[in-house]
Amino acid sequence: MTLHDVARHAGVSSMTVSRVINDYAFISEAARAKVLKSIEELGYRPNAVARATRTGVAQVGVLYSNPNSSNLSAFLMGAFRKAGEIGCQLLIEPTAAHPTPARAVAKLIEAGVGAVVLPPPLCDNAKILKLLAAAGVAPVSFATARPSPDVTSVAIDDFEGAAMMTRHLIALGHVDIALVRGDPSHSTSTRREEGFRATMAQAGLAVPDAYVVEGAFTYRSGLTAASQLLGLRRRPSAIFASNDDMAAAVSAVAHGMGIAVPTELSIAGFDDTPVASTIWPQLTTIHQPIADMAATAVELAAGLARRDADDDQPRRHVLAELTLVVRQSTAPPAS
Amino acid sequence: MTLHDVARHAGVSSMTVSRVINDYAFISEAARAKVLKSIEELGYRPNAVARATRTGVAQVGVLYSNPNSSNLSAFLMGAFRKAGEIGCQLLIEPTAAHPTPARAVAKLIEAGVGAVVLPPPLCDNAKILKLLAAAGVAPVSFATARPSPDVTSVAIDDFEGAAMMTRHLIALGHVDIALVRGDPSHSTSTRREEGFRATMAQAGLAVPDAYVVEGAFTYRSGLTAASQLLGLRRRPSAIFASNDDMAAAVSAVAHGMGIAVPTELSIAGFDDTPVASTIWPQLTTIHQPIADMAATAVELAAGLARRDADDDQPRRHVLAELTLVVRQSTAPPAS
DNA sequence: CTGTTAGCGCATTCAC
DNA sequence: GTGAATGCGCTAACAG
Repeated sequence: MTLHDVARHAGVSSMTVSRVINDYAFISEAARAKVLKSIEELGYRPNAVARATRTGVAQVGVLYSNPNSSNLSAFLMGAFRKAGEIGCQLLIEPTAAHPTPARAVAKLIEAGVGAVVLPPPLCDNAKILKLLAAAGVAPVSFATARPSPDVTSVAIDDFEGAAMMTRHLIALGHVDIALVRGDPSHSTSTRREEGFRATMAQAGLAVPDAYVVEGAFTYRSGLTAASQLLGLRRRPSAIFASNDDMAAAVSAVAHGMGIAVPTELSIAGFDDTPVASTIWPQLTTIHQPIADMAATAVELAAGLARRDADDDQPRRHVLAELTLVVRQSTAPPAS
Repeated sequence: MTLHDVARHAGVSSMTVSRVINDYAFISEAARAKVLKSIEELGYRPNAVARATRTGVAQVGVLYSNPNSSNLSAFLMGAFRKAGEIGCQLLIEPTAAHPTPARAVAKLIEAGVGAVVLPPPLCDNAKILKLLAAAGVAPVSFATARPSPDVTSVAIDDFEGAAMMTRHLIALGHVDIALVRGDPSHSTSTRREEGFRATMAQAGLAVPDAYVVEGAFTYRSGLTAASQLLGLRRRPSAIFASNDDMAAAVSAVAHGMGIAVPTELSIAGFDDTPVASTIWPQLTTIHQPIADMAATAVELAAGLARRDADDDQPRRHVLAELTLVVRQSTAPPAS
């Protein structure tokens, strides 16, 4: 099943078919329709490998900082799936393997990538962006809370996600809601906090200073935060942790103190990583379609990697859809 | 930098270079040496994409059952890395997306894969193996504890891994060691139990029936198991859980009961999944090089996918190396 | 043992 | 608008 089979079937030349496939502008509607119909009837799928021999393989680099991130597998799934589809080569580079993130970037540049996907916190790193720009390598920032207008990005609306969860908690009847913040160096942390605070304010609910505690997106930091919060004289009836790892830690501490979840304490997470459905009770959390987002990021990156020097085309900014996943860790407050 | 450049540099034809690259047997040592030298000097790297146009892309399927498995990301990393290197196409198929595993296999077969990588428990499933055989698709079993001699496999020695951990616990001075078993339908569970029991017996240590409790490799099952074990009049001083998820659950329950880890209770896991270094205290566990193993599995599978019908060549069985990773969850017993 | 010929499936180039 | 020729980098199949 090749281009030529389709061409013969449609009664045109292979070039016309090729043009239709590649969305070439100047084709008569008649020819395009015939070709499309033949493609449909024959079930033709373009051969990405063969195509790559002519166009050259678009190489796109993927940097990642946290090898244990629970999102990593979903991220890789999506990224590799898309890479396979469009026939581009992915170079995965763990920054942890290098003394500095800049060295990791340098390695990717030397390898000849045309674009790089940058998850947080790298995507907010001006130095790295500068390095990339100097080498003429296009960046695609992934999951930043504050996408720069100059940089193509795929992200979620962290503010809105936090707001959704806060609304859920409020709707359940909670009034004393505490927040465990994320790593302050990630832009997502502040956006999530803002979403939380804005929603609380809008509902006319106060947020005492003691109810907002520092965290670092790690399980361990969640342990500390939870001890602080649950040791308070006036304990919150719900704790919203800025990610699932910290929520899991809150859950463990609550267990340890003999506080029943969710009857005595509601716990909410964010991200819907595997741990959310691993622990018990399973966490109510905000789901982001990481695999799809990764696929989109790779697609955009591959596009940028191809056209060498069209610097002045508009940057694209994709916002992925969030969903509130209600599981067993949240319920109406006790009283 | 192509084959021809190398050929010219070495003063031979491109075919000779091609043959050297592909380890063709009948080449004079003189020619081979010249070519190798030129490749070295020119820094030539074969173009996997171009190669694939001639040989056809070896398609290898990967089935997986548990989308949340913490090992998944390491597995995918290794698998995709190798696939990219050797230019083969990976078709990932989650069995969960199908009513039965058999349907997932059927889909892969229809897609035209030449070989399939089968993680547990699928690799021990005779029905699936039969299906594959009927379609002439080669299986590669991944991480089975009981590799069938007829099936190419990449695995670890579960017995030895469990023995290593048990020896570590004994060396620390523990005598009352309990085991949380894994899912009885996985062959790894029984091999790990056997390794544990054999080592205990060898050290002259008794294993009371109450010290071996059922688990299912899930966090939740670990919760139940831990409650059982820690509720015992004579509490074990160390608990060896058959995987990290269950060990994490044991840790949470211990926290909940106010039992200090590791001073009052040592906890050991198996697999070295991300959760092991996420929770606190971090888990002592057995590390298996999942990414390397996955890469090997894909390589073997791609080889099998290529040669269509050489059924009678010997099956390869690769055993990966295990390492004991000592972290903070184990220590000498209290008394 | 080694070289020649002939494409793989597609896209670029330049005709028409 | 459309098509014919040409070659990407590599390797099967054949000749030597």
